[in-house]
Amino acid sequence: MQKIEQNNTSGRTYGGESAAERLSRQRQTFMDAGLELFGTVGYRATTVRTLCKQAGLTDRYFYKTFSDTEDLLAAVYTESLDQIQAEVVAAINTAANQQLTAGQIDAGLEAFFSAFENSRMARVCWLEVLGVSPRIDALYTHRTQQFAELLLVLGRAMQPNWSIAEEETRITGIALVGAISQSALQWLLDDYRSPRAMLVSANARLIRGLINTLPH
Amino acid sequence: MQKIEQNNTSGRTYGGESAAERLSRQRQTFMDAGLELFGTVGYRATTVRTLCKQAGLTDRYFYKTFSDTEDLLAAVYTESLDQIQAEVVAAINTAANQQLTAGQIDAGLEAFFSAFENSRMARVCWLEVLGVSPRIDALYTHRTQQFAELLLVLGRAMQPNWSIAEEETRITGIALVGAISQSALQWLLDDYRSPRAMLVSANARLIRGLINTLPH
DNA sequence: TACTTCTGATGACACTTGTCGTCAAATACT
DNA sequence: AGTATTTGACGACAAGTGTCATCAGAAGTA
Repeated sequence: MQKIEQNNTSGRTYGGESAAERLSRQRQTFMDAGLELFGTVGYRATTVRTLCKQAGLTDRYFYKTFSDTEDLLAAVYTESLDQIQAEVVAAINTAANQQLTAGQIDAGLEAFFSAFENSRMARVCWLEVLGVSPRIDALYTHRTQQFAELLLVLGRAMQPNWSIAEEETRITGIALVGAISQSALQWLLDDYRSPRAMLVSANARLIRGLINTLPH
Repeated sequence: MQKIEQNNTSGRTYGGESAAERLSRQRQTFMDAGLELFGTVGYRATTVRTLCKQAGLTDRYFYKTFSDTEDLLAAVYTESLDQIQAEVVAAINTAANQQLTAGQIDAGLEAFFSAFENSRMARVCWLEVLGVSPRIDALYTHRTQQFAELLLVLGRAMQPNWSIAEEETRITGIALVGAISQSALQWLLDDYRSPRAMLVSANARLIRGLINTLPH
């Protein structure tokens, strides 16, 4: 009986790290390797072997934390988006003090495009994540809608008499996310040729235009 | 010597078809099979074997026309977009007679979303085509920009005093394509739950808003 | 009718991938 | 020091894939 418990939850310190520390370091190492490989050679060209080589660990540790390369992809994607979303929100909140609307929009977009100057993240979030499996598709849908909602909360705060029907509002938010994403994606595929400010102003114009269609 | 020529360009009629007819029928059969499989089980799950089974032909004929499954994907994608783009342009031109701007926008969007009620096409054009290879990425970029240009030609026709700088205009067009695409994609991933008219009006509002940011 | 081309089926090959097992060396605990 | 656990390296296995060769029979042609 004790033997079984030891087998399951042994957890000895090794190399100066506790079991939990080791596990979390390995996880992070694989996450880094995943972002690197998914973001360069791409998801479909990434195998467990190349991941392990990149991480400097063996497959045993990979399977200890992740069930699949797909599992790792989901984790990398989720973490990247979490990080970016946080940066955007922070930028908007910071700008909230200085000016009401235009400044916030610009600040949010600025933060967004800044974050995606990391080409690996951009690749993972818009290229690699699509069409992998129903599970990942669902995750993508969910995150897109979540981002759209964030935009709409901001929009409604800026324009109190928001007169669009509920469902059309939802779609509008998604469309906005699409506009921003697509410009960033083409920016990436075009090797970041245009200056960032131009992306910001093109998308800011779109948003201002939308808000102006409302009665004010 | 004659033997070699015969080997290369034999071209005998068989089953009532000339060589060219056979070849083009086979090509079309594989295109149909590709749209079906890429649009349902997805590109990465589609193999030469399953394609041949679906097409009712053998691999020899596949390799006679296509070098790769990737090659077939590019062909299916290109043909789908050609078709859809033609439908959109036709709808806009038809509507041009009755009313000036708003009607054209609605008609174009209506045609666009109608075409993408074909879920296979939608899947291929926005999910399967991304992140496959640099070649396909380039093709995607090219087609997106082409679509953006089409939008801009229309926009400039509608609003003669177009006062946005050249490069920002390009980006704006791409953003618009993204808005429209993303709403359609989420529509697909959401099993076409919303009525089509709602997608049309949400995107039409965005476009009208944009045009209104120009001096008039 | 003889001959050539086309077709479909089948099998084979080399290769990659996910996944698991083994084994000796390193490390920690008692 | 002795024992148990952790680690990295290596190999092995089945499954799936792209690709090609073969071969008997069908369909034209002279």
